[in-house]
Amino acid sequence: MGYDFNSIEQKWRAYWAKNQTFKADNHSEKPKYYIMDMFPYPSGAGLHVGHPLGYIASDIFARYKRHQGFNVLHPQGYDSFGLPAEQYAIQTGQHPAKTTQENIARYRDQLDQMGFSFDWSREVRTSNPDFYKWTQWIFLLLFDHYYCNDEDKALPISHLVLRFEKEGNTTLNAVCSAGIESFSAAEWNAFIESKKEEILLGYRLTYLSETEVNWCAELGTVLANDEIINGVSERGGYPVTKKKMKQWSMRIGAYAERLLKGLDEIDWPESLKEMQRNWIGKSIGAKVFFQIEGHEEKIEVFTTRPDTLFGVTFMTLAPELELVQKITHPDHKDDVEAYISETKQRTQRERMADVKNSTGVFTGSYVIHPFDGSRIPIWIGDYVLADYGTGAVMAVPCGDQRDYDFAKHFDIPIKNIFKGVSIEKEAFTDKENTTIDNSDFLTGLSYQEATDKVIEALEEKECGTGTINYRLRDAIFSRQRYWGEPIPMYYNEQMPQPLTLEDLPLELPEVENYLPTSEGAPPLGNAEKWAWDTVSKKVVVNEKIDHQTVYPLELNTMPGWAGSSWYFYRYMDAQNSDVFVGKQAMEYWREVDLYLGGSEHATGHLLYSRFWQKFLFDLGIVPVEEYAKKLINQGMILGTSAFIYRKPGTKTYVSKDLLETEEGIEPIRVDVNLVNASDELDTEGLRKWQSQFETAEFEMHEGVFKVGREVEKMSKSKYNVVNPDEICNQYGADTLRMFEMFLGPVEQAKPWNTAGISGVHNFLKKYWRLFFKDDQWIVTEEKPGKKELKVLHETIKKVTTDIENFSFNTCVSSFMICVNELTSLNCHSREILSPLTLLLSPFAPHLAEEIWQKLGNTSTLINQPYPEVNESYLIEDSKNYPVSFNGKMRFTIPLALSLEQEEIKKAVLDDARTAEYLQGKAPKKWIIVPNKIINIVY
RNA sequence: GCUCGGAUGGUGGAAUUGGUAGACACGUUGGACUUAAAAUCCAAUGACCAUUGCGGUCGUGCGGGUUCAAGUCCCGCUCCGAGUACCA
Repeated sequence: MGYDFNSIEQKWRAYWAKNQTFKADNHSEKPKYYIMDMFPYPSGAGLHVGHPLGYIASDIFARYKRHQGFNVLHPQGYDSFGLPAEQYAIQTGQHPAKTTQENIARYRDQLDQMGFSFDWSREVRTSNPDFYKWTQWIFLLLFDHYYCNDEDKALPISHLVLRFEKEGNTTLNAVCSAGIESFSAAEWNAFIESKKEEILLGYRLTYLSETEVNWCAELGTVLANDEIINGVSERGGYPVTKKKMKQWSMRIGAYAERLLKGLDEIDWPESLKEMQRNWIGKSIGAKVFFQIEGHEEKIEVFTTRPDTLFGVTFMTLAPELELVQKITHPDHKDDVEAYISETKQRTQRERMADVKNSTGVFTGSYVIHPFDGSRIPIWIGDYVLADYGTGAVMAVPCGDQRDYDFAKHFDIPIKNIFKGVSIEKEAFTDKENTTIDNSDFLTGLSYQEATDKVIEALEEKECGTGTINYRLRDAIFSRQRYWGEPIPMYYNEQMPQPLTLEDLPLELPEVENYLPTSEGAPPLGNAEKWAWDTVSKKVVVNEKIDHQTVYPLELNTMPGWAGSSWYFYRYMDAQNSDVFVGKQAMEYWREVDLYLGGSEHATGHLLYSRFWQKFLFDLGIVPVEEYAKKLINQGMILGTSAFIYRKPGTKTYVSKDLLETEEGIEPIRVDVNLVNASDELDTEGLRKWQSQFETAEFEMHEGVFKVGREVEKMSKSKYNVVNPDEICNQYGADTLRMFEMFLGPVEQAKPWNTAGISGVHNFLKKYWRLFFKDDQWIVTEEKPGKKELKVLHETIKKVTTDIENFSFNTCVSSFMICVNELTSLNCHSREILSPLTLLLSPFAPHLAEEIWQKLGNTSTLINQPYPEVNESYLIEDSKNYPVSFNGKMRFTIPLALSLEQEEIKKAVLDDARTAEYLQGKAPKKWIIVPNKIINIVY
């Protein structure tokens, strides 16, 4: 019979489910530990072996922490709003909720199969109204707050109103949209209500504005910057163009500095923090105002090199800038307009593809240099981006390569302001080795001195100021989709009005059709009369509208990242219908201690969630400013695709061994499940797999047909998916768990290779044989010897430090060594095997639990105290010291550890081999590293 | 282009942070047990030379350097991966 993993695993899964073994309590004397995985999107394809990698690692750690005496919160849920279910609905008419429900059921089955210790009583689903009620609530809070720079936190809009009534906005230091004019208290009080609301909207942390957005016509929706890869949509790879639309945005820019600073306080991977730093993109420089000749307006530019102010030979404005219309000289109007409409036609992709070529046009106008009074021509060019900085640059061709290329292309003069540097071929951009020349009062200064001096001068003349700019842009929050959280807003005379917490959740309306309406409104527009009655405080669907009190609701929904920006709090108190999280639960759990997930979320979810956290912290709703103390990125498990090679125009396929040149040969992907561990293809299976292969001819090599291999992302369309269910059936969940850990470091990407699994499976069988021989229980009550105890305690020590360091691959190795040694020592002592079982339980929980019970324990081992290392068993009394001469290892010599250095020297000198190497020379120097090495320099 | 990671046997990967490189596994080869197979166990396995001697030489992407001692530290390259990109 031996190790019957199937029945063991079934038994314990059922036991854990029945007894709710992993339910975490919100009240406990024990210290808490909150460990969480990034929750999955339940896709229709189910899980492949790559998905559970992180869950296995976190589960091992969670189980380990329980043994360490912690009250562990280890929840799981589903990020269940998303595009695939909606697209399936468009194709088939099946409601996304139904698709999602079915997919979740399949995910749950698969997850359960692997023996995860999740507390399912806390499961969350972002698409459930009792969950998204609180997502909507946070949206309302954002709408009701603005960001005060003086207090450096979010404050209620009501404070702002009071302030406007008293002193207008002239003394206010708050984050707001561009183009808000200043007004006095008297002016404010005289504004009509709608004007006031419009102004307030410019301060709210979530606000409605006419924005230029990334529009994807194929998907019928707006995309965020991080949803676009190389100018095409991340999903589907469709072209993306710019389009102006009224959109909800999140003022994440208000938190740029705090998001940056917060990174220093959290234990996240350095590479991921670096990605966030780059994404936030802080740059220090100056704003400079240039007076336009013959106009009231000034052009405001941002520059990181104010020291090069005397090298300016032209200005460049982004073509989208409204100012362009005003200042264009009549003689150049046609050129400018032609250029603007031309740039509008170009997609983002085309624009990026042609980075090398400078395009632009002269406006016919000039600005005046603030210091030397010279006339500087104003150009427009699409290398200047409208939404970064001020959308205008002062072009210094001698110090910036793009300005240089532009100047060369249009024959604009280039002025050299750097001492001893040639700018014949390219711009000089090395600011560290700069001496400014030819620049009036800046001549002779270094970059830093000149920068300080020019900012001082600019401020004095009131035509500039030192400033900081961020690349981070406000996040667009509207999606023209059905399957997302409805935005809890209705419209009165074009102005958005919020619902209140009591009105929530605002549930999705039923629609017949999930596509945008024929008028181009989002899919929610398909609902008949989806509107809000302000009197009954209810959604009005399909009823007569009383125009006095009923207003249309917002038709856009929230993006995918809304629910995931706060879900970790809901786990703390998932069933609470009264509040977001109960006070007691919040105080007890506070924050996530360890968060596991992929680095692909670095500039999306992991940034947005930090932003919401800081906002909720400002309001006193959450107790900490960073929600995840420590984060680990697990690497992806990749697939190994299999290829066969077809001779062009035939049905003949050639074995990899016979393939001499790939020229003219068509590689075709085949299902990896038709290939064995030696890369041999099951040709009969292939014929049955797809009709195109039914009549295929195979050119074998020595009787076998071999495939080519390539490592790629695991995906259904590449036929390289390995299913965890099958691995579990064949080898058991415990083997799968240990094998995924054994594959390599958790953080690293690595290809799946089923062939290696036998090593781990054999280990578990060997472990089983420590307890059973021919189905007979062979554990003895004998006292273990010194050797056995040493093996055990070495293993405890090694495994414990490796778990703490998240080095699970070496843990598995340590277990293997331990079991091999115990086997060769023929050790079956309870005193050794009992703690070893405990040690193994996080990795192979089903097997460990079974053995634990067989050992006569009545309670499960989930909360059993972790075995401690007894160092005294590890101390040796002698050791083989390697002896080397001038660093070259020659021989080893056994010595007692208690020897002093002088005694060691003597023992080594007494050895005949030493004499041979020294040959009469006296040692010049001894290097004796305790417990390690003896090196004699001669 | 910029930023951050990597590069160790046929393969996945170890190496106490400067101290016997290649742990542990896969694979391969040979052997034991079997009528046979499966399963299990044992041995060998970086390369080259010597293998009736227990040994020697070279070896962590490449070229230098520091050190008694370098996979590990320093300088200069090459290649691969990830992120980002007219960011002024």
